[in-house]
Amino acid sequence: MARSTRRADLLDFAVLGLLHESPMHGYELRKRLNTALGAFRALSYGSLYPCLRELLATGWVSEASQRPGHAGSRRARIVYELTAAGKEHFQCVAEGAGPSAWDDDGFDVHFAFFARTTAEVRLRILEGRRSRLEERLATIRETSARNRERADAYTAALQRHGEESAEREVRWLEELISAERSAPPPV
Amino acid sequence: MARSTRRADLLDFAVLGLLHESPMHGYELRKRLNTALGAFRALSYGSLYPCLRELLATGWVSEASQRPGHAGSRRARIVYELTAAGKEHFQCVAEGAGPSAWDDDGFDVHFAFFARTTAEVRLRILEGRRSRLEERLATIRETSARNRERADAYTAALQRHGEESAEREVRWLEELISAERSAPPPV
DNA sequence: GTTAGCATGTAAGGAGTTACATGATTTT
DNA sequence: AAAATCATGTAACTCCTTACATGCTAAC
Repeated sequence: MARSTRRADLLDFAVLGLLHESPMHGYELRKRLNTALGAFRALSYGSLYPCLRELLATGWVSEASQRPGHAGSRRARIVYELTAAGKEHFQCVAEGAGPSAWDDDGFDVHFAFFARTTAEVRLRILEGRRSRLEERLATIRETSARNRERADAYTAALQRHGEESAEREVRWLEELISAERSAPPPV
Repeated sequence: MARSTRRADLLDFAVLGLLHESPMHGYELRKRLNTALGAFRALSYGSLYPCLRELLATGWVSEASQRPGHAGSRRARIVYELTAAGKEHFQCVAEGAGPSAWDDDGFDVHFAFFARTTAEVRLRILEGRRSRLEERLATIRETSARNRERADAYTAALQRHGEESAEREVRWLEELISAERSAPPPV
């Protein structure tokens, strides 16, 4: 039984991360999720509101009733804020626990919250992502070598473009890794 | 009623496209789907086999029983081949009917089968994809200008990387478009 | 006063994965 | 003889979108 209905971990994580900044209501959370983070390009209310309900039930966020005197206050909005347990859970996931810190989507979200982690954690995630991409590159190169004859010009161009994109991301990661390494130690 | 339970259009399209090459059985289709096409990075049998069953029911593929005398024949495999109706449907989708020819995933699959289309269709899809990406770029630039102060260095780096990736893909498309335009006309 | 945008939600369904179940054939 | 890989499938479940339903507030 224990931790039964917990899932949608990535969305939870992203919401907690945004609430770290400041309390927010659903409508605004969705806008931020769709613009700021790389993943969640088209997140709908049908996902977000049930997620918020679950975060409430788990105790990771709480309802902060909107002050009526708030400047230019509109209709009653439900403002959510992080609880201590929520902060704790966020830190735990941010450090790389939970799955998917180097997936395409998971990585973007983790990266977006790098400011709340230590250099050690950042290095671990950047390097994990890099080796994930290098595995991908190895597969691409291997199969494109094997399929050299079978493939027409368009298929080949597509594979080549995918390969170059992955190579580009590896170089980007390498820059970030050496930047982290050469950063002044926090002592 | 009519066309009730038809969906999963993109997977259908990809399978028909691969079968255009030659008849194949499920296991091999899955391998090709996962390597050759950009989308379907981790397609599972749980998606593929039900899809094949539906394609059979719709009449777009037919079962071709494996010749027993076939060189080094293994166990009885179910080999699928395109029907005339299947070819017709494929052509129809390949020309840009049906949704998603310029989605991230849809575009890759359409592109992979460009060899079976006319230059006119290819240009239409390449240009559609380009304007899709330019919309995306406009959104990214607008929001990153608005958030200049709020964003920390990591969020900014992520947005910048996304922007550069999109710019790179636009340049790639532009090369392909001018290549199509300057190709010798087929008269 | 009507349109557009703000704000919150629910119900139904779609597209896929995971894990399971089974067995043949090839390689070591 | 064991392990890997080939080969086909099913059941349960997950996560998400679409479409709907509702009503407030600002701008034109």
